[in-house]
Amino acid sequence: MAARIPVPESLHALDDDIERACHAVKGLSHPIRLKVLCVLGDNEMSVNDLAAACETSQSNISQHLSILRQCGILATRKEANFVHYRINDPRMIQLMNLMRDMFCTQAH
Amino acid sequence: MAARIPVPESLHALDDDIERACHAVKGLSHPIRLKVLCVLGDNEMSVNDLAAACETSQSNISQHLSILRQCGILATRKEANFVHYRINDPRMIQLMNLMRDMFCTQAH
DNA sequence: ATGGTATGTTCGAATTTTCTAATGTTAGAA
DNA sequence: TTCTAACATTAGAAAATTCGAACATACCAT
Repeated sequence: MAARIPVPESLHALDDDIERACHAVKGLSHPIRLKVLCVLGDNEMSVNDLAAACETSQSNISQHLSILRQCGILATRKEANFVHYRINDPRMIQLMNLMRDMFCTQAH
Repeated sequence: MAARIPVPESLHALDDDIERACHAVKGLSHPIRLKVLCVLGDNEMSVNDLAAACETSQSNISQHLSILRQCGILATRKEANFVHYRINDPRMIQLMNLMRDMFCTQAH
């Protein structure tokens, strides 16, 4: 067997960061949630509009939006009985742009 | 009810890209798999070393590495009875760097 | 107040993911 | 060949995710 080299402390310091990052990544790891971020871009949209754009039910989109909110990815603004969603963290938009470069065949 | 505006074709064109992106994102959405990419950086590592760094069993790390391979995130090089893993796509390293900026409290 | 529209929440079933334990396979060493 | 180390695969139980259906809430209009 190879010599058992202890894991350096500096790697353990990573674990909290990794948990945090993983929480956010899990927020993105569903086609509907990914599409929400794509259609949102840097605009605002109501729940019904997002449901239509993602072609799913109101209940379903609401549950996914709840997850994205909990991850701190989306923020909301209430106006009358509408709720407008937008991407909260500008770095998240940057991340979406990079992913667009990586995975989109053409510019959208 | 709000007027039902049909979903533009240009958004449907996104769906394939989204499926592809989602597949990759799911590859990242586990603490162990995220840590694999962190400790790998732009180096190569054997399965046993990765298991030690991630503090999990050989079987477990092997299954996670298999997922990362299937997503096209990792590539392998075989040498004797060792298998060395490395990050395949340079854009994935770029993405990890951005996530490091977003989620890490200090530089690692 | 009453009704309707927009949104959120809860529940339970179906599906997917994850882990451990056991078993295979490959290649070097003795 | 036989043994052992490195890695992969399989199976099944446990846990997490997802979705539709039903219900709850908030707000505006009449």
